[in-house]
Amino acid sequence: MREALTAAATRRVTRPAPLRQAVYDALTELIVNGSLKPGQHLVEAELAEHLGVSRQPVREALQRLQTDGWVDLRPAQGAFVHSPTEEEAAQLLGVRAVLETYSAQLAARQAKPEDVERLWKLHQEGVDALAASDVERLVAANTALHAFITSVAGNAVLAELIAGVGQKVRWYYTPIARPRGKEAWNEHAQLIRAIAKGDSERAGEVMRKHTERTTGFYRKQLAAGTGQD
Amino acid sequence: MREALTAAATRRVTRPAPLRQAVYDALTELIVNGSLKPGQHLVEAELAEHLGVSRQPVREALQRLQTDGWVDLRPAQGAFVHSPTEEEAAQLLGVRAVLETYSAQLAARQAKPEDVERLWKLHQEGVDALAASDVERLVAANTALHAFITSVAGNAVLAELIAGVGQKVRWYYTPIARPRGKEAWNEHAQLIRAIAKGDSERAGEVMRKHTERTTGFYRKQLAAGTGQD
DNA sequence: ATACAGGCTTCTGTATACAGAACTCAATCC
DNA sequence: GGATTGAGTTCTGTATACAGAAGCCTGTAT
Repeated sequence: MREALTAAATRRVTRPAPLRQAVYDALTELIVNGSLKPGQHLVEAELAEHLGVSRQPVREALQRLQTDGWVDLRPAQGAFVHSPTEEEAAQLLGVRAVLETYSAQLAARQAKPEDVERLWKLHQEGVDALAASDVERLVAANTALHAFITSVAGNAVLAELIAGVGQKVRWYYTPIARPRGKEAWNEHAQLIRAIAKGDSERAGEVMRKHTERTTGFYRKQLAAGTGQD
Repeated sequence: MREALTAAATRRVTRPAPLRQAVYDALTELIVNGSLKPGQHLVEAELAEHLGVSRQPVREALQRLQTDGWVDLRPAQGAFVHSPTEEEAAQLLGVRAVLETYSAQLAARQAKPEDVERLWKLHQEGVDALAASDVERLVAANTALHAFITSVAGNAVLAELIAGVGQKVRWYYTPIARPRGKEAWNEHAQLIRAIAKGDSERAGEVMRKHTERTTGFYRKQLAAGTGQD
């Protein structure tokens, strides 16, 4: 009976779910979707009342938001939504390129046949979204594909860094840039083929070129000042 | 008079210095130097009393320690000093190699003559420490050299990631590994020459080989189980 | 009219208080 | 004798209370 129970109840029935986590998620969401604008002063008491909790969990969430780079915590003044400079955005793109390249190299070494199969499925989803001109689905498919490659790479430290950098890149560029189109997904296909062959070097090279093109694509739109509307 | 004042008082006379920061520094120090052992349960009240503050700043410091990977915060149980696995250590080394390589490439592109001069000074310090067989000075010189290269690279995002990863690598390997000797500093010299010439590609390649050799060096000592005594 | 000074308000930083969950250990029942 | 269940204890998670600093506004003096 004991074995049966452990097999069935691998996870606790209820997860306590600390409030600070919920607050953290809520605030990142508000920052990413633009409800909280860069530079805005976040007053603890206001947030607390708005979210229906006390100041304590709000403070803890703000602490973490600072170390993750979403807000700046000025001593004795409080939290301000971080204002990314163009320079910082460029630096983020550079770092992301390096990390994604490494991720692709590792993935090519580690990928099992079922992983490759899954990659092609994700790729197809992206192509479909592209055909349907569904921007939201397209962005989601792109994120999912890159995230899966990272998970195949099997380096948790790397995965965490990529996740953090990637989210900030999206935060900064989503309001001003449309996603790349057909050529990006052709590059994805090349990448998957290299991974399938286990060709680490080529996978890295393809990913490097891919992220560099994406970087250039973003920069061009930023310079042109063309929003997505 | 006003300009004179603004020029003189660019910085506030007294910085409030939040307690949480002091607590954070104290705890990282205790973790890195081994006073707090991996897996150990950190009780908020104990730490608070020991440091002479209330639980609140301690909690805030623990939150940040978690996001920085020094402790694990189990819900409803509290903080435990993180126990790095061998796998995680290997992943850290891999990521560090990639980041340092990128750092060297950027540094080669950005370095000004006075930067190169400074690099040679730091190199000399390392060579001196090596000649004096002063392990502590040697480690410090190595850290200083790499840190300065990163600062020359001029990418703040990158610098922050390298700092975080590097500190954890040192935490994990310092107790079990001696620093590398003469050959490491010869490699440093090659690296500085490449940076001085502005040869980004070569600088990256030298750094990649350098970090890979360091990685192998650590792994060997780990496998042999030979401590530093 | 303008510049400075003083008080007032607001918000952060820190401390304390209380409720609930998890672990411990002992007593009880099979 | 061994497993189990229950009370007791400890610690976290959350809320509230209080002190001090920073900014703002007003009043006054030049």
